[in-house]
Amino acid sequence: MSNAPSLVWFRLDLRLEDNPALAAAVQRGGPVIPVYIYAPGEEYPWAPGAASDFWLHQSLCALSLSLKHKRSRLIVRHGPSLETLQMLFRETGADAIYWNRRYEPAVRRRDEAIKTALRTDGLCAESLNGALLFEPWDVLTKQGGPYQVFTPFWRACLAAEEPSDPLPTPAKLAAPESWPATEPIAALGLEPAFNWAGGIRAAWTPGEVGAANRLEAFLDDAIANYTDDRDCPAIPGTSRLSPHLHFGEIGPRQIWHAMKHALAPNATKGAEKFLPEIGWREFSHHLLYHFPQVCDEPLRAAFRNFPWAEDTRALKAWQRGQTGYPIVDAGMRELWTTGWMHNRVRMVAASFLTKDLLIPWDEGARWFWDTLVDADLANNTQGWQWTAGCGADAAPYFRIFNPVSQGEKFDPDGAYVRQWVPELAQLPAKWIHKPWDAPSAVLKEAEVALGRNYPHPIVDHSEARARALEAYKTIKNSQ
DNA sequence: TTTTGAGTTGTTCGA
DNA sequence: GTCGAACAACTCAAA
Repeated sequence: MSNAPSLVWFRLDLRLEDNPALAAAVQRGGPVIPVYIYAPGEEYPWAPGAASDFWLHQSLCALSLSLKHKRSRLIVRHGPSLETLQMLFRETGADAIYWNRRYEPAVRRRDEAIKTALRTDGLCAESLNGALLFEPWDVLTKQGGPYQVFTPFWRACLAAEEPSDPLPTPAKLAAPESWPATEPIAALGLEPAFNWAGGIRAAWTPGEVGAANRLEAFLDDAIANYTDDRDCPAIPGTSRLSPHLHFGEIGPRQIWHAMKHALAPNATKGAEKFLPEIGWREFSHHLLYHFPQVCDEPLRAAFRNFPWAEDTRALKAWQRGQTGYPIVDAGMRELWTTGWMHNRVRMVAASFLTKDLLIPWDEGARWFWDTLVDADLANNTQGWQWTAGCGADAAPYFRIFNPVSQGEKFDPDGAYVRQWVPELAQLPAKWIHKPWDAPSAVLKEAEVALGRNYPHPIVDHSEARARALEAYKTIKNSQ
């Protein structure tokens, strides 16, 4: 037991419950000083985007408030991280620091350097696992290497020792005799310069309480029908926990635990379907840890020579939801407005960019990085490479989503399109996913003038599909 | 070392 | 309208 204070360095673990770093500091016995250091440049070239910043601001406010309720505080500073921490050690007389691990390559390099430097200073510096059910180095093939296929990876996880139960929120956080200075959260400049984030604000409640409420709502309302509803973007049938998970407002152990104890009727079936989604998050982190180069280049080396197109106008049209394909445009506009897109539509929109338009997957990844509130380097990278077929899976070359049939299948009455593409709202369901085929009388009746208030399709899907198949043949030849 | 079976999420064509 | 087969070849993981 030490009476000197301990620092808890909050990063992507903005919660008090099931927070191993916080628990370790409490356990140590002395005063606890919670710290957040803003240093986005240290994550270059993947510093958080605008939507992430917006969320971070709200989440820091929420964390600060819950700490106040514990008669504690959140000490906020801006970077550089190491120098700031050393200064805090000097100011507070602390002799230990705890944080929860992150797995992004730049962050890992930084954290290792910080740990070494602080230990050289004679301090206790420990990192813990608050973000994953299974550490990337604990799940290995029989040969001792990393997995590159999801199914055997997840099987191995399920065969391993079950994740431990979540840690409780500490009952008490001992305050230091005097608090070090803090910057106001607003001084970090995370809030939008003008109010573009109203749609995000309306759609979400960042913070630990918001995360817990989302999980509860998912268990109460959606888990029982998860298997059927999760693919329909007009239905709130998915968990929508992704931004909360990214910022660590809730941890995977809490979700795992909740799924295992879900009581709603039919919850078991839904939970069985849902847990692999958490598994995909684990797998993405596993891949990013073992193959840190994937955020900037395809895992499959053959794709370095892929004949991508450069088409700024098409990229712009995609980003703005003006491709002329209603399901794609609806998704892109949902993203722009709310900072989030339904997963089914993410796949369709991503397939459209990489296959119909042949625009490089990393252009899409960059756009998502800036606009998603759940932008997460591991998940985003893995998702895009999976869609483009250049990632760690056996994506068949012929998997090219048809935006019309995907729309008709998963948004049969067009409710999703109507919500996000209001200029098509009056079209009958029969034509809403392919307005270019609608009789002119129908278009007129619905006040749709193609090329005037809604674009013609920027590419013809069947031609684009043929072109993509040709392009993907070059991969085969280059092996 | 070699072999074998399998690989999140699809589409289209033709019977 | 429905249904099953075809759509490359490759790589991974395990035996």
